Amino acid sequence: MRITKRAEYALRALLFLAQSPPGRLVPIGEIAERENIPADFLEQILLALRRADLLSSRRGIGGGYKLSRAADAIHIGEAMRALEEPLAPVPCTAERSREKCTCPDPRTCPLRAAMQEVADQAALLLDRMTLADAVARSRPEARVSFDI
Amino acid sequence: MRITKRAEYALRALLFLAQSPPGRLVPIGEIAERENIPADFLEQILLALRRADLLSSRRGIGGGYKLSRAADAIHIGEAMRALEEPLAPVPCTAERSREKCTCPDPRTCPLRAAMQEVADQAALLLDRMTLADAVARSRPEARVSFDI
DNA sequence: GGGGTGTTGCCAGCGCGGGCGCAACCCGCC
DNA sequence: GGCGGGTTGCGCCCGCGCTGGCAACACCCC
Repeated sequence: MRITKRAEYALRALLFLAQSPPGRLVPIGEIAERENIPADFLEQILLALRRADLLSSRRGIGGGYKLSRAADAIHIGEAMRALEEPLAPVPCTAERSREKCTCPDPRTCPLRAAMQEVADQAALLLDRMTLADAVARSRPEARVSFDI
Repeated sequence: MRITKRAEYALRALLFLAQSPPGRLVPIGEIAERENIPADFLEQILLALRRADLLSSRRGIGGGYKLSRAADAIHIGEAMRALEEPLAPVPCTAERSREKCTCPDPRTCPLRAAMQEVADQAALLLDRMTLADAVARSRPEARVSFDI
């Protein structure tokens, strides 16, 4: 039940940009280095995100990428859908396209029954959570920073 | 966030056996045909399940596979772990082996923070649900069978 | 202020490796 | 001897990552 590397890198990049100063343009190389992502591969991923209107970019010196919206207005689930990353563990449980299901009868498929709940919960969670939420959640030390 | 074909086929086979009369030995060919699974590939999957003591088998005429335990004593999550199918969306969120994480600092990784909850919920759900549960859940028509 | 130059994003295509599926053969049981 | 599981090995395909060339933008220099 893994997401693809492509989706993982995309989310890492989005979350990195969410942690940068809002308007700042961040070049690919910086994201790649800080997040340990192969730069050339990251390029085409960011391009896809730009085409999905999640990022905007500028070329040349001082160029780079930035979020096209505020970090609290971009949902994790939305990003994954933009990447055509399936949220469903098995094709049966896909929400929209009713993908071809290998089981003889989808209505009585026990695997579908088992996985549907997992898929629903994951989709609900990921569609509610924004980039800003994830960043905030990753910083428990903000509360205990006085202890250090 | 898909499970591998290998895991999908394994679960289909287990659930098919869970729907068969408890002690009956079911040959590979029958499972493959009914569940639309390539028979030769299914073979090595069932072998792995046998080695994990989830199935038992007998060769020769009248041979085949059966569950080594009752259907309500085998959990979906248990089967997936036996197949070395990761339950975690990203390596960071893996429970046991603390796999190598590509992020610079796992403690402050926003992706990990975002996915941890998804992983936990999925693991909880799959570790509670037995094969028997999934089969029962796939039969809402048991209630409306009188309508037909 | 116009062209040169370097920086950075934009785009197409290719090669590797592992998951997936297939085939052939061996071995135990009736 | 035949049925059916056990085992090994190979070919295909797709995710992954890389390469190379192109286009825009900023800056500099004359």
